[in-house]
Amino acid sequence: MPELPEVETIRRSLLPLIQGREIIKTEILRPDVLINQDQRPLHGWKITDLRRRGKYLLIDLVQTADPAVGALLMVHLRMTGKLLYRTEEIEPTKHTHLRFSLKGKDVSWLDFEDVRRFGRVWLLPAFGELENPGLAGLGPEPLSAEWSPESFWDILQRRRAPIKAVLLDQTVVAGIGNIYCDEALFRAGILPGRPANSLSPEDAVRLQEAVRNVIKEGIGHRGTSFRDYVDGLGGKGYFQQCLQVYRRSGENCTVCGETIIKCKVAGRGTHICPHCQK
DNA sequence: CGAGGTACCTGACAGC
DNA sequence: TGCTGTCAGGTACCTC
Repeated sequence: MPELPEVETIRRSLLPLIQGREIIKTEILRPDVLINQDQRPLHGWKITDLRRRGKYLLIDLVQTADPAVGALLMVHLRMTGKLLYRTEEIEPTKHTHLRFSLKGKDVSWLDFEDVRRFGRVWLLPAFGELENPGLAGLGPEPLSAEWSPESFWDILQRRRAPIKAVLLDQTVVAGIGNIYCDEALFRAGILPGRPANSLSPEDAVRLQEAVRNVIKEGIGHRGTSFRDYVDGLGGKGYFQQCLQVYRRSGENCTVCGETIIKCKVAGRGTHICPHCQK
């Protein structure tokens, strides 16, 4: 389940391999995953950069024939999506939905695969992120100064929903998913079901710090791999070794020894230590 | 506007 | 063995 650390790891693994390469061919094996809002062909583009915003990957393009003309290829992997770089052309599987051929000394391929087909790819005009509602509505990056204690506190005071629902709301802060949400709430010692506006200013500061730390550590460990997630070269992450509550129900809390329990909050599977979290 | 529910998908797994 | 039901969770969309 790619969240911010997983998407960032994919970005870092792919950038040096695809930057400067030209897309010479695009095979659309499953048209419904591609939203070609730009209506331009998907070849004759040179990749100038690979950026990330929240859980979105942003591939910046310029026309090979006219570098003054740009476009944006935007990817959201949702649950089970993968973006895989290959130096050998393998037979597409039933989960291979898009294949980009990249010109180079030898041709390489960038495959978009997604078992559950929740993931989407958009071709937008240059700087189209400003026009796309999903992207334009994103909250600040959790590791940026823009996500200030003051702005976070303002939002918390206005929301009665469970704090977990607020952390998962991408318009509040971008990139947090179920795994890092449960881990951050554990580290901050806060029960996920508590109304957001019941948090004290100290709770809010601790939670913000915990979010930043789990995100940073997640990136440092190249993401969390349970079953689906791999980086752009098929490599697994290893943050799953560091998880303290997520998928650990029935096991002992690493801090107090209490049994970790699983419940449902905001419609999501939620893992808590009933002793450490208040 | 906020909050809560559901649809979208497929595969893994539990239980009978 | 094979069937059925449930769960996994990111986001869009709907209703209240």
